[in-house]
Amino acid sequence: MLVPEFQTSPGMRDILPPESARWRRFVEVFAQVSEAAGYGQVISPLLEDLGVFQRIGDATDVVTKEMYDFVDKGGRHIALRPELTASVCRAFVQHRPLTPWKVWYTGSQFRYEKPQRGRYRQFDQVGIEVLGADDPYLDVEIMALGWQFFRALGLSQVTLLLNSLGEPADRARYVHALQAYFEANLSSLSEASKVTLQKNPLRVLDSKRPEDAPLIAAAPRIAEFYSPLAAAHFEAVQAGLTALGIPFTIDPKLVRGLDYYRHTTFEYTGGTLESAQNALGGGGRYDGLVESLGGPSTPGVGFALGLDRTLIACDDEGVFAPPVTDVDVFVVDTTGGLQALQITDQLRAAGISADRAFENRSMKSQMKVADRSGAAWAVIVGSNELEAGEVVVRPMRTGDAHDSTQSGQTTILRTDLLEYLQKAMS
RNA sequence: GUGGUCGUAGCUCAGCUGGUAGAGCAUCAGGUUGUGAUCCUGAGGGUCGCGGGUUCGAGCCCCGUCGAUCACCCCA
Repeated sequence: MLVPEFQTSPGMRDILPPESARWRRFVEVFAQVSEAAGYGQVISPLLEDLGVFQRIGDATDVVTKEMYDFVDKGGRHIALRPELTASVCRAFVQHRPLTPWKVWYTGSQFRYEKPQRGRYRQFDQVGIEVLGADDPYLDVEIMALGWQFFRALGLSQVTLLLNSLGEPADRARYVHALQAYFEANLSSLSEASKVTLQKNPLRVLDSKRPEDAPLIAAAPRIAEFYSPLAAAHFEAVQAGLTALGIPFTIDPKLVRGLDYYRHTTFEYTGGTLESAQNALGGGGRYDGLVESLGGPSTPGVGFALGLDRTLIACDDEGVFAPPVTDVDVFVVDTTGGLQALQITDQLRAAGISADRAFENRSMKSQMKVADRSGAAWAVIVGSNELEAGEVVVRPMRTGDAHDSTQSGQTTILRTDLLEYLQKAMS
């Protein structure tokens, strides 16, 4: 095999047609669902000051080990965004829009991880955030929009996992208790989890090592630490979901990766296969993040979905196939190509999609390409037609589509072509 | 970052205990005089991821490296 000198960097890839059209459609559907709920798109830079992301927390690998950061020519220490919530909050603090600020976004993010299927160093997400309202029904609205989006894609096997981390003080007391619990049972904890325990006791709950399972199962539950306010918020969220008929599973072990979360946290998991990468997306409430970025105390809630993982789930369920991008008309020209050049240009200008072959290939060859193009009509120009000022219009998708006889096709004046096609296609 | 598996034509793969590579699909061209399926014929396309080593000789063995993938980790 000829080895290319250059290839994509690890964990980065090219999205080619028709998959690229599917990506675009994916974002379009998300935009529809979001904008129908009053959300507007925010487009923020790929790069931010490193500090913006450091506010996310220092107990997460996303910030401590996985950032693409560098010093630019002006001496600023900046980073490729590893996530978008912090950028949105930064934008909020910078521009101070009216609240509640309801936005949606899409874009690439970067994390220096070891790549795997459904986990890339450059990956895309869609997401929504709302800043400036702490109504538990807003949490529900957010989750419901995600749910609607999955339904719009055709996914039916998504599970909604739900938990609450309580208020910051609740969370702190729980972390403390958890730490005490694990430390009292340190001997039966895996080595890796001992390390995790030092950094972030909550994350020990996420360990998938079998030897940790019994200890985790018997660990204290966050629910025992809720303040009355936190308990009320969580109950309202559950009541809202129930009122909307959205099924959910409470998972007390659900602690999201980024440690700015308060109260509600949730995650959508794909129904097929229990892969390590089956989390399609997730989110929650982060009532402290805006403040930590220098803004006023502002509640926030949102979620993000991974494009790749969600599309993998679509593949598994056999839904949301790449859109068909067939052209309306294929122009076959055996007289050198100038006719095809003019006809395709004329048709396109009139809103009829049209394609053609190049390099003046044989009629048979051009007809094969026309067939493959999926065009409903072939417009054929040979020397006879050119001389007579005519074109042949041949339907490609009717009855015996591959009949090589010339029945069904019509010869018309070249000047009548546009009108003929417009009529035939309406 | 740690460990396992894998890496042969554009794609999916075959290649027995080592003897200088094959199939299907795809592509292209023909099958008489200007027309798409199928069918028939033919053609192009690979220094077997890359680099070393062992051997008279390696796609098959060994080492390294790069990449993909799976698990851990992390998370979307």
